[in-house]
Amino acid sequence: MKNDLAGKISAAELEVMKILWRAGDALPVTEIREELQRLKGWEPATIKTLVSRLVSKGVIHQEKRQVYYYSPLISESEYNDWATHDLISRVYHGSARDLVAALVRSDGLSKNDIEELRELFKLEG
Amino acid sequence: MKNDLAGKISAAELEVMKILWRAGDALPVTEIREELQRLKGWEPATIKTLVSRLVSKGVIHQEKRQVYYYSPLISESEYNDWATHDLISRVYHGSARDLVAALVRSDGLSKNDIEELRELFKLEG
DNA sequence: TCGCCTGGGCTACATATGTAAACTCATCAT
DNA sequence: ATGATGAGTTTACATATGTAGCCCAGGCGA
Repeated sequence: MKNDLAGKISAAELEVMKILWRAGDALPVTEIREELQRLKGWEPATIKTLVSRLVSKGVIHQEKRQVYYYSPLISESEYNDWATHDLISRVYHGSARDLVAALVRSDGLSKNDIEELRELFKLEG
Repeated sequence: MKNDLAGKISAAELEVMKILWRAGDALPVTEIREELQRLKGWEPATIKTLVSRLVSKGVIHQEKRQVYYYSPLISESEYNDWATHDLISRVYHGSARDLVAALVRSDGLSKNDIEELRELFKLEG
C-alpha cells in the first residue's frame, strides 16, 4: 500500500503537505491556512477540506490539543521519490536513465546544474 | 497554451498516445483498440472514449478516410518534457538538479545507468 | 436485397478533485 | 450570561477521469 501512497496526494493537497514538511513541526490549521492564504489565495474552507482529505487518506496525522495539530505521516523525500518513480513508469517506460537523458537534451539543466551533477556522479561512481 | 498541453493528458489517455507515437503512422481506431485490448484489457467502448477525448483536447488529429485515422499532434518527447517539467515544478520547486540528485540518492539509477549518464554529462559539459 | 456487424457519436455513472459554503458547538470577550 | 468568533464537520457542486453501454447508419456477406 505504500507504493500507491495511500491513495495518492492531489496537486492541491500537495501544497498542504509542503507547508507541513517545511514546518518540521505539527501545525494547527490556523497556520496552514495562513500560509496557503498568502501563497495561494485559497479560502479557509478550501484548506480545511484539503486537510480533512489528507487525514482520510492517512497521509497526515491529527493530534488533539486545545486545537488539532497536524503532522505528515510520510516524508517529503518519500513522496518525491514516489512521484518521480511514478513519472518514470508512466512516461519513461521505467527507465530512470531515459528521464535524465531527456532532461539533459531538453535544456532542463543549466550549465551550472550539469557541473554540479557531474560532481554528484563522481561521488556515486 | 502549449505549456498546459491543451488541457493535459490523463494517465489512461497517455496509453493511447503511446500507441500512436510508437506506430509513427496514422492509425484507425481498430488498431489502437487491438493494441490496448491486448496490453490493458480495456473494452472497445473505453478506448473510443479515450480517443474522442484526445481529439477534443486537440492533441490528436482525426483524418477521414474510409474510416477515421488518428495521429498525434504533439510528439512524445514534447509530452515527456512537459510531464517532466511539471513534476519538477510541482515537486522539486523548479529545480531539475534536485530531481536528478534525488534519483541518485534513492537508488533510482543502477551502477550502469550512472556510468552512462556520466558519459552523457561528459558530452554536455 | 436484407439483416448483421461495426465505426462513430452520444449517454451513463461512480469516483476524484478543486473549490467552497452551511451548520454546530465550544470558547472568549463584554 | 450572552452573543460573536472561530475550529471542526457536513454538504455542495462543477469538472475531470476511468470505465463502459446504447443507438444509428452504412458496408458486407447470405
